[in-house]
Amino acid sequence: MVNEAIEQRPTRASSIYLLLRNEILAGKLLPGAKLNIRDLSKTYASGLSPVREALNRLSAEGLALQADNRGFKVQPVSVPELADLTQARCWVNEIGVRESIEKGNTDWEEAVILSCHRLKRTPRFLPEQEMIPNPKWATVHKDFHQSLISACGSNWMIDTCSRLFDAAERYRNLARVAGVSRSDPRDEHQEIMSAAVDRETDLVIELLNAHFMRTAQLVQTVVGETEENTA
Amino acid sequence: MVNEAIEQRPTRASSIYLLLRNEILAGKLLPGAKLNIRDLSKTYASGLSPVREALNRLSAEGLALQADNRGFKVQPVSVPELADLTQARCWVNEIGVRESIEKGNTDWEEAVILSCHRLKRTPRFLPEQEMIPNPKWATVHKDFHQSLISACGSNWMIDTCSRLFDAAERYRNLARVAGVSRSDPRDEHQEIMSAAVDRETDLVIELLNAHFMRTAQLVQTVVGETEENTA
DNA sequence: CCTGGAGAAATAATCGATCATTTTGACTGA
DNA sequence: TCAGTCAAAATGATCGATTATTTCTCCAGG
Repeated sequence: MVNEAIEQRPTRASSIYLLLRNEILAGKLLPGAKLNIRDLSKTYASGLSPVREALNRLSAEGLALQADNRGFKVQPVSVPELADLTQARCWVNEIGVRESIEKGNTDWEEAVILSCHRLKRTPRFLPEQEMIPNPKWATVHKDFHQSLISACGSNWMIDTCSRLFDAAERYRNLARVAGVSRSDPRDEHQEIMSAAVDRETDLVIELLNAHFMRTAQLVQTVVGETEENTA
Repeated sequence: MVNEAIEQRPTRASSIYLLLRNEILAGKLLPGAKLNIRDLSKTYASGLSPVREALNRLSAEGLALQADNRGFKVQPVSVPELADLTQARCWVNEIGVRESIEKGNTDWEEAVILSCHRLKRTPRFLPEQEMIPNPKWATVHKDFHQSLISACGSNWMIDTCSRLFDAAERYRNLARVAGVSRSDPRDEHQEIMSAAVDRETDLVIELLNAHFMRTAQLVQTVVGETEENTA
């Protein structure tokens, strides 16, 4: 067999899952919006089954909500949940960072520096259209945050942070779609990176918590409105 | 409309999901075992779709593993992952308990006491057959552990602990199925409860970590063997 | 004896028809 | 006007046939 590098063609269900996931995280599909199976299957030019499988995965993941015999909708948002989520992020990332600083070797340091560099030089919006966010930025932004905790020594911990990050990213994007955006957080990331490689544990945690909370504060004002369309 | 309390009949997919979930957590379906869709649909007397939807949920949840075009199998286990998981449990529960002790009112205290009482008086095995574990025990055991962190103030945190608990429970049950079982942890739970209502933060955490690690230690010896059948 | 490959069998994924449930909307009588 | 009722329409869930892919089996050539 020569086909070692044969790329596994993803199933329709997997493709649709990824597309829907992106739409939800990007805030294009609004919280509470009905996810009509027939409509979606037309949109994605597929049968019903792959769409249903994708939706089942999304609701197991918490990005959609299923009510038996009543179909699926996009997971609603709320101000209390945002606070709840932010709190959890602060707590869990604190441990991850603390342990990473304690255990991380130079590979870890370099990963942090590298991902911060990539984040800094990736434009936040697409060059031509000023309002369309650069999808690369989302990736490198997450990579940076995950790099901070990557040496903590527990994949379960890393997965948990990843989940929390995604949930928070949806809130962030919903705020952006609604017109609220924060000043460039590039400097904050830079500061966090510096403190991390300098192993200034308490400082990193202080900066990181402030980073999370500042975003949450900003998003909060917008969520109240979005929340109403949720019923 | 008079039907306020109308009980939502679960869909086939949801029923099968719950049944499979229990089988996996109980260790009846072994790690790495193939989950053949036609076989399962015969077992549960249903069509293919509900089974596939159930499996999609389970793999999104991490209890099964999907490979596109190659179907599903039960999530494998490994000694490193058990260590990883135990570490995460210690860390996350520590925060949950710390915050609960700080913020919990008397309602919280009473919930802890009550769930510990229920745990104490629930027999671990069914009365007649000595070897079949009592499904009630699993429920009240989880309830007790969740009660400890229930006042932490973040549902995301509580969900995270719940996930971690379930993953650990599978390891525990796999060990039991393989013949390894630990001495009655009833006393440990009692101690933890006492320390919690006495607000002895550091002691609770010490006892809880020891509780998690003792179980992991025991399970570890068995997992190595199960691990091999995983390929 | 081993390797590779063609074809057969098994299994997974998808489709669209069908069945079940919920939602909508028009109608009725207080 | 407003519940309440019932049928129609819309939507969700399920089924089994069909299609796509992988896995198995057996045989030829080295």
